[in-house]
Amino acid sequence: MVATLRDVAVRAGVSRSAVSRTFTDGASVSAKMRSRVEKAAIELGYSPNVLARSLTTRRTKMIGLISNNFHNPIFLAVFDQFTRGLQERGLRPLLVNLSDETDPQNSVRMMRQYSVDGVIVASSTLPPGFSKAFRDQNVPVVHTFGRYSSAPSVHVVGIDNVECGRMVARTLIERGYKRVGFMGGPQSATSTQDRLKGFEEVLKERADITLSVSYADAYSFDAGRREMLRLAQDAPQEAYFCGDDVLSIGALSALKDSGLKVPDDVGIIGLNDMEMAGWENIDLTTIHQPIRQIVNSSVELIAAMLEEPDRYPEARLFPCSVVERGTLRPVL
Amino acid sequence: MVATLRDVAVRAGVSRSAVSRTFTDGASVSAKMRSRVEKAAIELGYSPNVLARSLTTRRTKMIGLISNNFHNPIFLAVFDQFTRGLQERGLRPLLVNLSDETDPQNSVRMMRQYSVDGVIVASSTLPPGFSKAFRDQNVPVVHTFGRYSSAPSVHVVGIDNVECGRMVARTLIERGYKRVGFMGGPQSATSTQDRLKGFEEVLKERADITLSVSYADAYSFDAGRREMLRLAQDAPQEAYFCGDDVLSIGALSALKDSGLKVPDDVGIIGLNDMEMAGWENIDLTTIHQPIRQIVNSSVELIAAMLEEPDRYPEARLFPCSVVERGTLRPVL
DNA sequence: ATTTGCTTTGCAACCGGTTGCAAAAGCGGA
DNA sequence: TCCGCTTTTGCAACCGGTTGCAAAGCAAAT
Repeated sequence: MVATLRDVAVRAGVSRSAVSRTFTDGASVSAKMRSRVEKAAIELGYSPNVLARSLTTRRTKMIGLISNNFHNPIFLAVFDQFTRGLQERGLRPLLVNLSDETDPQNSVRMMRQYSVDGVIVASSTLPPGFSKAFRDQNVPVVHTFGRYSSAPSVHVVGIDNVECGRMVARTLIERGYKRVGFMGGPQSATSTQDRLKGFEEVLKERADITLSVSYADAYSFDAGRREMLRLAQDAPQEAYFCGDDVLSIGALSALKDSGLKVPDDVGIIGLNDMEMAGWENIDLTTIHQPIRQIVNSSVELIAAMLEEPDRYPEARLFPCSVVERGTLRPVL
Repeated sequence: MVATLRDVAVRAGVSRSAVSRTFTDGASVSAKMRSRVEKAAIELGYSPNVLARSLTTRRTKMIGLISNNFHNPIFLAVFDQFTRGLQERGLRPLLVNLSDETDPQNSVRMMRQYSVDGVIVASSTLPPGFSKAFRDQNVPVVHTFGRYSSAPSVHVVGIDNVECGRMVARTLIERGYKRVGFMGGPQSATSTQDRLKGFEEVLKERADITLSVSYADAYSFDAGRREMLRLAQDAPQEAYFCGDDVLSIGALSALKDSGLKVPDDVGIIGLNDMEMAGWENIDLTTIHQPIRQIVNSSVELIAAMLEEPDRYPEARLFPCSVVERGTLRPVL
């Protein structure tokens, strides 16, 4: 059996409070008492039970890390960064895979049962109400990769997808493409809608440019490949803005099999700049999303909310940038 | 403030025990009492606090999920499968990223502070003593992707790396390769050592085959590419068994840049069969590791240990198989 | 109407900690 | 040595639950 506070108290011949105090920082204990207790604690291999402590302190130092995105390679980096960031602050991530269980209320209940101090929702493909459900129950929440809206009731950290769409449009224009395509991710994702919005907005100004729009049904290699095989059968556009890098790579594979050269016959630009995009045999031109900064900022924000739960909700948007590699033709 | 058991008791006009019993299955409560309590509970939006409960039941239903492998794409699938499997059984993963903090005692203490019911260590690149440290403190532990040893003191689930080495050797022999290379992962990893052992064992029987051995310093694209660039400068072997798929893809990239054709000039075989290996523009011949089965089995095993903590330690090894794609020449 | 035996209920102690409060101890100055 | 003030300590209640035990309730049997 593992040693408890009482065991230490007995062995050190002091009261239980004294032991408790030596392990709570900021509490009043004399040096003599402290060393006496610490000695006993070490001999017994004692360390305080965080969960029991949490009953009175109302702090578990656990943060719910909720996502439904266990397929996209960038999320490995996301989880890496989240766990490190949380750990550095003495917080522990309780991981929730939403893939099946989609009822927000269910998750809210679960997180409350475990008394997490806060929740990070990391996904762009969840219904907008999802993260709000936590807020409504007074659970501090940060929605990472969420959508920025003009009246956000919940903290959001991510990128400005509309602006990304514009940026891609300008990039394609610069390179003289006249017939361009949007091969988005799932149409229901807010990120898809926003990117298309910005993309169209800029292209509409140019009467000499035509735009065709289609969607892949998932953020997966296969979906991208399938959709591009279909597109390549008819007359393909000169360049495509793909929903993300994985879709782009699927598209590249399809183009190769269709006998089309990249970037000579068709140009491709992705989004995310996942590690793999830079691998020499892929060499994908794409939009860089500053994952590390986004995640770190999210961790900071949730940590800040633990101090100040009623903090006024804010949206933190990080700028993206074009990473020029080999799948678009050069600027004219 | 969220409703507690006492609030429900007061509202229903019954004792606290009665409320507790309605929420503990197997407890004796009359139908009348139950419905009365449930009514009050719903009205108050009450659900029991798992952590408080755990104080007396000594069950938190939390499982430590410990890994240092947040870089290899297969681990996204691993986490996906783990979280789903655990959730299905009502267990919650507390995620620990070992990347920095490497002292086993530290992790053991942390896991004990949070009273996890058990621990899953998922990595092949941890010192053998790591998982044992938990066992020694009576924390149920399963080491997934661990090394099978003849006297395991801890549950291990994974593959037989020695046998994988043999399998690859036979595969290369079948295809008539005479000068073969082993381009392993980090030399210190037990998986690397074991694979080499099996590989050598079979090749030694054949006097007409030569083997050259080298190691990449990490399981990464760059490390694989770097090492293969080096190898390709001298006289490269006819075929290489690479430490894993990521290294293989790095090697493929290096070979391409060195002007060597795959599989005509050099053959490559990887290990893992990660999703990407099957993508048409990679098309890597590799050894399939049955991730899903390994993970599910690990979850089953840890769940079983919760019932029976002193269960006799076992090693569960799953057979691998060659997945034939385009990076080795065909069988003679 | 009593007795018997089983089920249901409440009491009170406990799980492993924290904390407000008052008593005790320590300390410097008169 | 005594006083007054500050610091340290222990007591006891509490956090939100569970559970052994005995009393109460109930239905069937006598």
